[in-house]
Amino acid sequence: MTLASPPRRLRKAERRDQILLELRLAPHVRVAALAERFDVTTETIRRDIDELERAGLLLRSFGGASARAPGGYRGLDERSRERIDERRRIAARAVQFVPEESSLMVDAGSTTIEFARALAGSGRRVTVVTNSLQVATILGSADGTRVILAPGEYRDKEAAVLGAETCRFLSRHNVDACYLGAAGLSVAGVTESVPGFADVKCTMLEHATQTNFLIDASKFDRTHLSTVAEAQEIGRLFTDRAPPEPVAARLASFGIPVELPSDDPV
Amino acid sequence: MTLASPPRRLRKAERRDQILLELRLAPHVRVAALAERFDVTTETIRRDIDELERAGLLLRSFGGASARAPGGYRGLDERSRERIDERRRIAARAVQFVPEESSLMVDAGSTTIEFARALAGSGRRVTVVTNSLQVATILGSADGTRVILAPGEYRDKEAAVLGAETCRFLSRHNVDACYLGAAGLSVAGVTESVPGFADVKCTMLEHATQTNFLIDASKFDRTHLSTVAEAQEIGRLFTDRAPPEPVAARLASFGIPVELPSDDPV
DNA sequence: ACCAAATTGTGGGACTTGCAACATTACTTT
DNA sequence: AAAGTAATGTTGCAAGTCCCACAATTTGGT
Repeated sequence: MTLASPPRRLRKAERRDQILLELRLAPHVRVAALAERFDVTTETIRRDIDELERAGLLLRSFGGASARAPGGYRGLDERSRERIDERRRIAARAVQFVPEESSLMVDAGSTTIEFARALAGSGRRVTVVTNSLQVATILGSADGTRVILAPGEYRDKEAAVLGAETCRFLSRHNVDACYLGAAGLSVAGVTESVPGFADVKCTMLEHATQTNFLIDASKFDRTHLSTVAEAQEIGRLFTDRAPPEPVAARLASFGIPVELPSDDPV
Repeated sequence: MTLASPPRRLRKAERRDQILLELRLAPHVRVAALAERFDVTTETIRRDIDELERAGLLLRSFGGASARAPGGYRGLDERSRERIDERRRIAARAVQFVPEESSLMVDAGSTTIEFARALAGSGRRVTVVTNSLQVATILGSADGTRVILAPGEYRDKEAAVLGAETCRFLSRHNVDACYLGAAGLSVAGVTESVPGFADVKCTMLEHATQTNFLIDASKFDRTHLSTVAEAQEIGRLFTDRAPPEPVAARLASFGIPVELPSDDPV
């Protein structure tokens, strides 16, 4: 043989792509349905799914396959599951601060997705401006909620848009409050690793009367490339644990309220 | 009795909520796993899932249930009986007309979703402007494809945005070609039932050099509320069967090319 | 406490899926 | 063209699932 590199058969790769494409629209596909669609045996589909699962591109289930958690969380499934519980409690707390008939901006992120879910479940009638496709679809299915999606360059990894068009659009809107996530909270303030998303957050901050951050404890003492907001620019912080000392003191010096989850079970 | 209101059993509702909660974390849950977790029979879980599906809160699948797909997208199973084959062949034909390095506008609809799917599979490097979240997510996963999402009011049913903002944004862009679906094609031209979507299509038409329509034969001789384009405004028509006589003659009189699927099986 | 209705459990037959070993076909390489 | 390898199809069986009808249980109202 020439090399250890395995030659690729077109058919197989094509099928594989189509399966993944289908899973972008539907959360679950059945082996039998795929077999019928491609006119191959269920065994072939099973082998495809096996392979794709080994590559970490989907999840097997009895009789079919399901999409990985869409958009944001790429981390280990177990870990993000644990965090979700904390995020949900943070989100539940934050929703209590959202008045009826108010207008919000919500950015993209795993915590803000939980916020969107909690908000959708609360039944509040609000108008939400967002750059996150997931936030839009979640809140879009809630009755009485108006969702305005921002334009921009689509980023597949986060299922969100960003860029100059995004910021320009957001600049033309003004809302009562914004609810933002972040990758890091430290004495340097709120920071973000992807500059494009930092720009979006900054723009939202500038056009919201109240500025809320939803940041779980795993982000404490982490500083990333782009600064979103310095400590004094934080309007209110929703988190699941009191920040560590250098940060807590700095927040307190500016009189920034820190809201922890209520003790009520969900 | 006090009222005709049916009394609610706590147990059942609680289980139901837990199932939906679980479905937020994982895209798919199994009947057997749920039965074990709640210590009930699989039959009970099955009945719960049946009920939840009737309420439109989740989708059944063999052996379990999966989260509801956004945008009213129907999975392979239910879709397989419909005109999906025709749409796919139309889409495959249309993709052959897309040159490398070109810029496109694509609107929302079941046929244009298939077009996006075929385009993503073709590996062409293109820039796509769209108001459809599904088109964006499909093409966003394709290497070398740049996706620009338009802003606007989010419509959950179609998983797309529309409105004045959408059209204003589209008006600021100019592309080589647009690929549009439609609800009807008759002697009145191309028509659409939802005015908001008709506006979006019109705007795309105005800002594209080439104007392509993807319309399957089931839309022939159907006229809806809003006119998108009169016959002479159609640049090229992709369909799966020759249009019926009054329409065909009118198209021919303007010299409009009608492309049918190639005979090659995909 | 009683009754009626709703909920849940049980069992069996039909169907679907998963798995593995083996046969067949398709594609590459020399 | 022949050989070799990857991909796919076939078959049989074990296990899982679905659905139905009916029984047992729980719940809510009087």
